[in-house]
Amino acid sequence: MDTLESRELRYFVAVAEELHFGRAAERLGMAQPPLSRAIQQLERRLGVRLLERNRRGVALTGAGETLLHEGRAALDATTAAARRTRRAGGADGSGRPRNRLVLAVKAASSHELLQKLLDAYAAEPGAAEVEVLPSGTCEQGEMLRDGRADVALMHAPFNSLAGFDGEELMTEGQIAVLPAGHPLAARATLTLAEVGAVPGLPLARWSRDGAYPPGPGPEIHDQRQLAQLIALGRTAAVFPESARAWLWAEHAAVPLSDAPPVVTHIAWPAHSRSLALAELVRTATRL
Amino acid sequence: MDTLESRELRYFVAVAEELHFGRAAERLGMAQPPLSRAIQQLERRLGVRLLERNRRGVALTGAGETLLHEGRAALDATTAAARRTRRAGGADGSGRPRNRLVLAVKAASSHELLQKLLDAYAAEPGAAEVEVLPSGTCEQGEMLRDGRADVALMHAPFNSLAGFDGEELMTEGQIAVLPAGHPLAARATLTLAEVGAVPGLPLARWSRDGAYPPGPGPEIHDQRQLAQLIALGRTAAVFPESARAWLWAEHAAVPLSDAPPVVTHIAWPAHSRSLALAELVRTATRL
DNA sequence: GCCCTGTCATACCCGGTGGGTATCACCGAG
DNA sequence: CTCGGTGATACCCACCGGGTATGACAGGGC
Repeated sequence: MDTLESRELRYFVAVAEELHFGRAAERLGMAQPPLSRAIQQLERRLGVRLLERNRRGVALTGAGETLLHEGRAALDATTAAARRTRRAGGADGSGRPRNRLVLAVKAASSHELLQKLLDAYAAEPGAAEVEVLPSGTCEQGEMLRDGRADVALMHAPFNSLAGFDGEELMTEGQIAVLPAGHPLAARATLTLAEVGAVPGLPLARWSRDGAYPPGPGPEIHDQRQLAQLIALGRTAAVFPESARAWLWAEHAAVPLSDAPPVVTHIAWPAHSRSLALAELVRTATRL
Repeated sequence: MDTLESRELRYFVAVAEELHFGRAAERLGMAQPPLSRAIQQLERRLGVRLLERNRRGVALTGAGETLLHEGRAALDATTAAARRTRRAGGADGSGRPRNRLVLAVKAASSHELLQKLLDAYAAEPGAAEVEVLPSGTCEQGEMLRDGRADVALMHAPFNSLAGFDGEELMTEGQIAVLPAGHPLAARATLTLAEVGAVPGLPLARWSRDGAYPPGPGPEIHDQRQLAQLIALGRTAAVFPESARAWLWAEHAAVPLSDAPPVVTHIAWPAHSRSLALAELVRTATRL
């Protein structure tokens, strides 16, 4: 009943993701035989079959599936422990153990709220240094989980808040951003269905960790590029209302009547006990 | 930047909890020198001072505090991975990988809701086997975290739901349970202040992991014992309304006007993906 | 049917390291 | 000053994690 070593978890996760011992071993920077042996030992120690070695490759058993999920979570927690400890120790070489918070924000999100928050917090006496970490489309959750960030601004329903503690900061509607001259731009409100089905104006597709959802619209990885394409009349997009701040003259914004409201939260790992974090949250809720 | 081994975390947590290398080593079943060396290696690898070795004992640095918190969480996640994997593999010796859910419930909580839930779920086609795990006063959270349980009935505001996903099931007021003949028992409602300040009738104190909060009331670890003491006119207690189900003739229940309502949730680890769990939750919310 | 290829498992060896014992250095209490 | 108790150091050994070479086995092409 001795507890799993994180090395074993790393090995198993690699194999379970690759479903191939050779590739997994390569990814781990080791040879295949010791990896095979390690997985066998793991299976023996757990008393459970994790992989189905069929002819030609490997498949996960039910137990393997759970170990993959749970093991990833455990590994995230472990690397989070290491990262946060390094940060708390001020391992920046400067010597002084500086109190620093890492705040993950969606790159494209509203600067207005963020600016207000940072200003208000910096004005607090004894405020910690806040490092703003821009994150990809929806990976704030991962960053909190694996310790790259201590706290995040997240946007329901896009980010899942499950597993985090949080406070609601702001609620806003959503708008369709269209080329200024487009017939629909004259409307007072639109519905999601209307925007999604405009002939000749397919909705843009954002990359989500490298891959794009299928669809006819152009592939977008940059807000400038999207703005340009909309201005040129090639695409349309749906945004929270705060996006109005960066619209061009060539853009038109029309409120969506049936889009779910976007709720901005400040969120943090539920077990956090940092004083600086509590102070930042208090500041945020008072805005 | 290699990731921490859980062995190192175990060692550090032991030392951080004992604040004494010798005792920690004993607890870990090893000798003291290798433990000292392991902690030194850990500090070197993290590039951070974790412990302040003063004359006479050891103290945690700031980084040490964070590693203690985060390390505990990581270790919990690791043992949870092991336990859930074992369970998913049906390592019960029977061979068949049985689908089983472990449901943690406060021992003293209402049987009514639980009974309905179990009956309703058992009637579902393809329902998994549900093992009901009685848990101490407030440790359902720990049980979810370290994998002893998959899902729990929790009672806000007593249990913290932080870090879990959950659905609200039931809300109820609280009542004061008094000896039947007591003058206050005739009142239509009471306030917390009134119940807390009755001369000669101190509120009972429940044990919380072995220790009791300070106060004049008797120390309670068993609901029967409490019922007896109330019946004897020696103490009083505050309970959710569902406690009426087990009151004796010698008891009187008076609603509390200012006590916060007790909300029963069904809660589970946020990253859970189990189908059986989803089914149980769906059943619960439909009650 | 053949062999070849790709896969994971086995056999065997070696070096690093985790752990043990003995001991030291230090400090506070008496 | 000595003594008890702390954590650190020195040194040694055995275990095991990792490497290389090879085997077993199943499909697929011919």
